[in-house]
Amino acid sequence: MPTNESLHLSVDCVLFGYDDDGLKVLLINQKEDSYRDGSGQPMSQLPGDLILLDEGLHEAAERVLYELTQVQGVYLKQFHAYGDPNRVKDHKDRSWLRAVRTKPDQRVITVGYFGLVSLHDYDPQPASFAGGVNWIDIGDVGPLAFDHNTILAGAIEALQTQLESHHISFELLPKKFTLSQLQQLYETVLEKKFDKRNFRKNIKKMSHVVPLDEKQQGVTHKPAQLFSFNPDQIEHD
Amino acid sequence: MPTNESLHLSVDCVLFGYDDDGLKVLLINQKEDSYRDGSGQPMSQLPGDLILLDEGLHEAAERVLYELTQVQGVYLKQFHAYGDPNRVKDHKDRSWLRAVRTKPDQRVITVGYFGLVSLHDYDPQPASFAGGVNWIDIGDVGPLAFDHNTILAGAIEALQTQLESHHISFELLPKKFTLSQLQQLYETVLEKKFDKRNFRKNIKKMSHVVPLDEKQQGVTHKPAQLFSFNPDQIEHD
DNA sequence: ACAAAAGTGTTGGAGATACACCCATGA
DNA sequence: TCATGGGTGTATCTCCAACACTTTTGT
Repeated sequence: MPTNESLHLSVDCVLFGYDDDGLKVLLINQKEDSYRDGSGQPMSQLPGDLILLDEGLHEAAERVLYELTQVQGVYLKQFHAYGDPNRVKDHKDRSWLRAVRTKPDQRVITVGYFGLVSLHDYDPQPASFAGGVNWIDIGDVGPLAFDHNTILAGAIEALQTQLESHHISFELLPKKFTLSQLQQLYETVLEKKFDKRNFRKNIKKMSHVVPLDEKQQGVTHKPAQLFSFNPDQIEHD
Repeated sequence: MPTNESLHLSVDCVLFGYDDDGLKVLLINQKEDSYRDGSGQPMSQLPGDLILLDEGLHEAAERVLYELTQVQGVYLKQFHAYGDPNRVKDHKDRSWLRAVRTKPDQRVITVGYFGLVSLHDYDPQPASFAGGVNWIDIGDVGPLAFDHNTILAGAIEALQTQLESHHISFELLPKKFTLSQLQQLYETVLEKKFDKRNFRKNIKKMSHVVPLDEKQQGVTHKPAQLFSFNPDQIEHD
């Protein structure tokens, strides 16, 4: 009967944020100088860490995200488990692992979660022991630690699927938003253009998008009607 | 920095099979007499086991399925990880765990895979050390070990999603099948009825469903045209 | 008055749905 | 000849895509 004496399980969180400038992902840097890629750049990675023995996976994802970035109260959804036996064995990752893990050679399986926030409402802060937390434009993400580029790609796919099927956009926008902002969000995430009038027709069918008695201010053109999401009418699964 | 000294990781396989009688799932029984539910019935479970230290998750799923049921060459797809800290702590599961595991109290996280086969082409056999392997009608599944009822429910949902979006039906039917059989399969899995003529119109659009120069034989009515899937034209992801 | 984005309806085509009868076979 | 499931076409409707001009504000 097969057995395994010990392996480690972690969660990695892919937190997406959006502003008028595009879709971003939250990456962290480690403090350790030694952790750099081939060209001497500090190595970035997704916020993630080993789970504790007595916590659930979802719980772990929330805790890890909070500990590393101070972000909490975010809708997190599991999308895939990554378990290649060599996923933490790459040379570039060794020295950092040796610095922070008691058993750096241990195999680690990780479960990926993704989440959505509005860049307007959240201001992530690095944990005391972390080097830095940054929003990186999806298009500008370089080589990441471990297999985090793969995980990120999986998360983007999951995000697109979710947005199309469940219209999970509300977390990505500020509490008040215009329909143009909403449309830009869809266009950015799904990487395609929509017709303005048709897009608005579809939005009007969504009962969870409600118009406010309020208009945009201080813009140099006709001010747009503001909308918000009604969280009551959204099913999260 | 959080750490965990040891926990276990397993894979569980939800293998679906189909015949004219309906959709089935492959369950195994343990040999141990002691493993029975409250009413004295032998406890069934999904084929699953701990992963080995040097194998990938997908690889593990294929191995475990083969070792426990002799089934191999099946399309397996990961759908969810289950990590509730108490998922193997239920009283009903204790005695069996004590019998087969060196560390029965260890927390176990499991990754679920589902697969599809035609009941006509596969004949699962219990592993030497297992008690039995049975196809159970989806509607007749009783209480299973651990959280396997939850995992099964997750797998059914994943199967439905896949069938709708990727038309992954080919593995569930025999190599040669009639359009009525295909329609019954869709109706069973998706739990809704289709109009015969409209259904056939849609099938004709699928280039991977090809008519054969062959008809049904020995039936007491007009013999149906036989079709088969052209595996070349199918993308598995 | 001009620039800049907001806002608004109609039409045509494609695709989905609804529906009923004849056909080939074995008993 | 009868019972059984196999096989076929058309009319309608709904949904989606395409498309252009007027409005409101700030400068």
